[in-house]
Amino acid sequence: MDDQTRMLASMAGLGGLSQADVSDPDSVRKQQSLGQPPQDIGDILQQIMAITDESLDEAQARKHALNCHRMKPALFSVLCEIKEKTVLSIRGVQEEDPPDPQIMRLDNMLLAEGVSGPEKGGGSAAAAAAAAAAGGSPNDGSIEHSDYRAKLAQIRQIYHSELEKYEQACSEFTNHVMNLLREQSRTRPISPKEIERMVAIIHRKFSSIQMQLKQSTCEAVMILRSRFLDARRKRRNFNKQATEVLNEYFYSHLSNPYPSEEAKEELAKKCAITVSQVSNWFGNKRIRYKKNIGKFQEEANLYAVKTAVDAANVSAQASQANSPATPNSGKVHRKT
DNA sequence: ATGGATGATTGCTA
DNA sequence: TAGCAATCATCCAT
Repeated sequence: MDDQTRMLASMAGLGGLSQADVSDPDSVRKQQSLGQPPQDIGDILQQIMAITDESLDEAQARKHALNCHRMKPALFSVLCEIKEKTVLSIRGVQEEDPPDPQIMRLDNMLLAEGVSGPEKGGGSAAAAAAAAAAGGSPNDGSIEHSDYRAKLAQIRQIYHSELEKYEQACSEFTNHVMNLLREQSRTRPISPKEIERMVAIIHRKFSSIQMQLKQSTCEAVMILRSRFLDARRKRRNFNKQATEVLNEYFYSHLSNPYPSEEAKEELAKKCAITVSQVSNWFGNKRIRYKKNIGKFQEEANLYAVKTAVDAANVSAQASQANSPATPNSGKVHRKT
């Protein structure tokens, strides 16, 4: 160990090394008190310093010669040690930084939307939710559904191809830097640990690019969602059968067109829509009927006849004629 | 392209 | 909190 200390001191004394490499004041002091270093090391260092002034070919030859020198491994490790103590300890403070909460949120969202997960995972669930929220008929719903899915798949594809590109570029660049550093480590004090750190730095930089990609993908998905899931935007008329069922109920309960919660559930089930859609429908129907009874008269008569016929059929089939629901021709009575 | 129809939303009331 | 009234946003037949 004493040998090494002396060697270290001698290197510092040669003055050609960068400040970073010899900034340990302790070693400088030691050097001053230790006297003449072995000529051997002095020579080597002189040669190293001279390389910068030489032509490339000469330098290559000198590099090779230095590489084969018997003192090289020892010198190398000492220089690495110094470097480790000075520059790298400052630069590489934040080692294993904890997973960024921002990137975790993005990852979770992309997974939930089925962008980053397996092919037919969350995406279809989200689209199904969209269809359910829209409450349209199965036919209409599936049109929107497939449209949404197609757009989502497009985003997904772009995301994955970009991600792949980034990853490829990252590994290419990392390889390049690693090769470069390995090559340089033949003449410069670069420890494997330092190379490792450099790789980590590169990965961090690339992951920030990745985060940007994730962010913009999330944005695209949000826009898509708001476009497709906004109920007003994707409003679909109920299918004919559903409208018929609702109208039948409305006109056969014209004196009191306020279905109970149970009745609403029943109607919702029959029409394949939600209870709140049934409520909306009745709310709209009541107000619009009341506003212009004349306009709805024809429709009212139609459903009155329809209901009567149905009732007649039922009573004809039944052994006894129970009192059928008599169509009401009266006004809508406000429920108070 | 347009206007009426229609489902959804909002703000309010009792 | 359900329902009303007004309004919005979209659909759809013309």
